[in-house]
Amino acid sequence: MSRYSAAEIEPKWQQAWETAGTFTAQRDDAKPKYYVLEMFPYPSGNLHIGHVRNYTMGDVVARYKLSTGHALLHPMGWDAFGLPAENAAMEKKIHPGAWTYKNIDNMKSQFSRLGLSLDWSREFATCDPEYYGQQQSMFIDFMEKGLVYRKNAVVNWDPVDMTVLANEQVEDGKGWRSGATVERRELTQWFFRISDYSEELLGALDRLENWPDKVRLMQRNWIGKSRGLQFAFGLIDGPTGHDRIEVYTTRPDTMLGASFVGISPDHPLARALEKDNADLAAFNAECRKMGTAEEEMEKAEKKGFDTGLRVRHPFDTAWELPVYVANFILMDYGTGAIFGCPAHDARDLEFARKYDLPVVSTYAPANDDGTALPEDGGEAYVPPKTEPVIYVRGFAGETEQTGEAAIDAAIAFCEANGVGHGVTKFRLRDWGLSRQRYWGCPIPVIHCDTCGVVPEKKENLPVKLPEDVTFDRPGNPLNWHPTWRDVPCPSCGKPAQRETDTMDTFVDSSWYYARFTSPGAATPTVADDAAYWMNVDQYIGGVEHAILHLLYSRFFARAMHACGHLPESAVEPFDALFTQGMVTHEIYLTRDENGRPVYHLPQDVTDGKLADGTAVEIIPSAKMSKSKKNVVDPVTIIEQYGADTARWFVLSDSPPERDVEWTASGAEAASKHLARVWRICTEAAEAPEEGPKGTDEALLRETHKAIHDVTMGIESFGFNTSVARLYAFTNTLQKSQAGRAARIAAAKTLAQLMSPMTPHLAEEIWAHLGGSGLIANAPWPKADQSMLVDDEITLPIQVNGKRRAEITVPRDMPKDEIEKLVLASDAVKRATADGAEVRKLIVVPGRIVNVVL
RNA sequence: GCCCGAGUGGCGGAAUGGUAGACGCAGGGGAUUCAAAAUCCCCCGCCGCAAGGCGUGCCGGUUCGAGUCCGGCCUCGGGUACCA
Repeated sequence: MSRYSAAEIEPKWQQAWETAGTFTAQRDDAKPKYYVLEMFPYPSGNLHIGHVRNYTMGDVVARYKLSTGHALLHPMGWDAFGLPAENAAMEKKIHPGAWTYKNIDNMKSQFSRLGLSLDWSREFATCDPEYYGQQQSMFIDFMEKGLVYRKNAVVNWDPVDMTVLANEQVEDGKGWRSGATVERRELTQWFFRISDYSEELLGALDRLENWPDKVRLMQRNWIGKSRGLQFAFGLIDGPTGHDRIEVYTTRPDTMLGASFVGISPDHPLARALEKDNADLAAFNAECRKMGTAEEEMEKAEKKGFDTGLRVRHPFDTAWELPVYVANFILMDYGTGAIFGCPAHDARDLEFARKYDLPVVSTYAPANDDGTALPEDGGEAYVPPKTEPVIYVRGFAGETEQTGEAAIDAAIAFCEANGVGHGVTKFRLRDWGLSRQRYWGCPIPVIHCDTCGVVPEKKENLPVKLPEDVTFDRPGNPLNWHPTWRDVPCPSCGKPAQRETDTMDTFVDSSWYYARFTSPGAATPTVADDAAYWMNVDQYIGGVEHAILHLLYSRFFARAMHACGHLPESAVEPFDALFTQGMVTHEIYLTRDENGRPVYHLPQDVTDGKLADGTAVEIIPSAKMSKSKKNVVDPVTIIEQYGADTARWFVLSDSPPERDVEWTASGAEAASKHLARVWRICTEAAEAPEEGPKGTDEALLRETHKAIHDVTMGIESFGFNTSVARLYAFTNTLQKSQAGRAARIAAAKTLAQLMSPMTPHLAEEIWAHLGGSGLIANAPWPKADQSMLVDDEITLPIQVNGKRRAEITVPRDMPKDEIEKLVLASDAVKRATADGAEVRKLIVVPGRIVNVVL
């Protein structure tokens, strides 16, 4: 074959790997194991280019680790429960399961064309009853360990569709389908006690050295450990049963700056008061119309309602403060009540100015720079807690001290004087896992009038979702299925009802990595296999999962360990994490008659217009998402150029951790380059027996430098720099005059170095040049350190930090000789021609020389 | 709002505090060809005839030396607990 034809060679090598079982995971105690995992995809129907990027990166790591002598586990599955399937069911009258499995089929065939080193024998979907049945079994174990409980929590309620909405389904406070104003509604829901592990999950972050710092920082902030004071304000003439308001504050040092007390509209006191106060009831009702999203809450205009009640300041019973119900205080946080200190909190200041409440600084900058104080119309003064400030209204500790010291002193003072006590709190809340939806893992419990909440017997698992459901009305079909709910109580046998809530899909994705170690087993995991394969050595996925998915997985692994499903060593399931950037794209939309957006696929938009000539609005690049339709289809690229080109293309140019804006140009260039590599490598076999003197040696040195650089790039996730280095090495090989044997050797090494990225082309070159066996199994080349250093180096000469010249010297030339050469150089002579003196001469060996005048 | 990132030629980007722009794309010029495709060679940050000057989002600082470190901003992206 003279021309490189992806269409011919790619299926051939994919078949060869499959026949040889190259990527079938095999335990081998003689080898170190390596478990590489990319976050499994939601089966939306089509691979998009972001998937190609993600899975190609994982594949590079996997193939590289296989070549370096590891027993490899590289599995794939499907995160298959979730909302889009139910939306499809409503829109297209297709069962969510049928839709999902059809999508899986389609995506799997797209996957197979990419030539990924996946062990498909371990594949599963989270919607397989075999998988979710094991999940139900663990849920029951968690119940027994006290890791699960029920409590009331608020949801977004669509009063027209009579259904619960996801935050994403609420647009500007309205239900996305009905357009009705969304209300908050309380439901009894299931929770995991993740907050019991707050301290543990926080502390263990320090040991995750191979995780990105930014992810650890985000998790640390999310868990949000704080030390503060919990104390009570005495309530004057409150309703029966309400004589005090408990508040929690992280800034007890500002207690003398208190200006009001705020309580949540859902606070028991607010609920008690609204019974006799129609205006307050109306205000609270208005607050409850807000969605449940934190973002919405924080951005909304701060509003309060003066209850007319007063509380006494604990330091001075003559000092009274007003009590407001405020829309920005959540019942779920702390005690559902705060004291406002407007001088040192932007939100409280906004509130105080709106309701004309006092603003009193408790501390001021140590160095008065003339900035207006909050009481004089300035901004709230909120310096870092580590910065010393002057306490103008302090009551504990030094006059000048840091916030940290003042907080400690304030807590000690308050405790000594019987005003509350110091408490450590966490921002992390328990994990609400109930979903009022069909397409999820059923929660395996039964509600019995006599016995209460009873877990299903394990021998009856899985509790399967009924197939015969329809989606012609909104809400959860499990609620109105004629027979599914009705079961005898597992405990007393009397008629009872199944729980109709299903589990959050984050539960499904919190343990799939463990299931991959023994996917067919009759228990969630098998101790032996889990011990061998866990942990995931390299986990790869989008940074958008930095908090929730990764934190939930860390909790789940601990809970599984508590129930004997994972060894202690696997409580941190991901040894190393890499968060790749997203592939972004512009969003195209038009508006319907109600002004609501209608999104369009990139392939339907040409020059800013639809086929019928309608102009589209263009929103700048954002994360590709199915709902916004800004997705790019990689199949057309594979069909036109082949998988290797698609793979090469997504690895080139952009650094893996950075977002990349997809543009169609460039695939052509990648394709040309691969054809060129093929040509250069095959031509090596036709080179003259011997080249000019020294050319073999020179090529060998370049080969070893390439091995070193490309390997470093792969190991540090610098795939784009590895690719750049491979371009350079290809150029070197092309220009080399070396003899046949040397060129063949270099070409084979080039093929090996490219094999994790363009595996089909690499196999073809390897076979053509007489390599033995599959290149996938060939041991990774090793760089000879002695080949990496040159005898001569070039040193730039700077004058006052600006480069003026350079000199080439032997690598080991002593410093004083370099100095002599530099001082004698034309550049320095020119610079000192006006009589300037050399004040300093800095020689950084092997790096640079700086002449300071 | 709050938390976390990112910002370098026309474009994607490279650069342990040490020659800013490697490598590639696009563009320009040339070779080959009857012509084209394919391929190969050369040029390519900005201003300037040149000498030289200016340049890594903006302002300031540390340093012999800053894209890189520190402080303050701006813009864009992610997360914000029911999208996955």
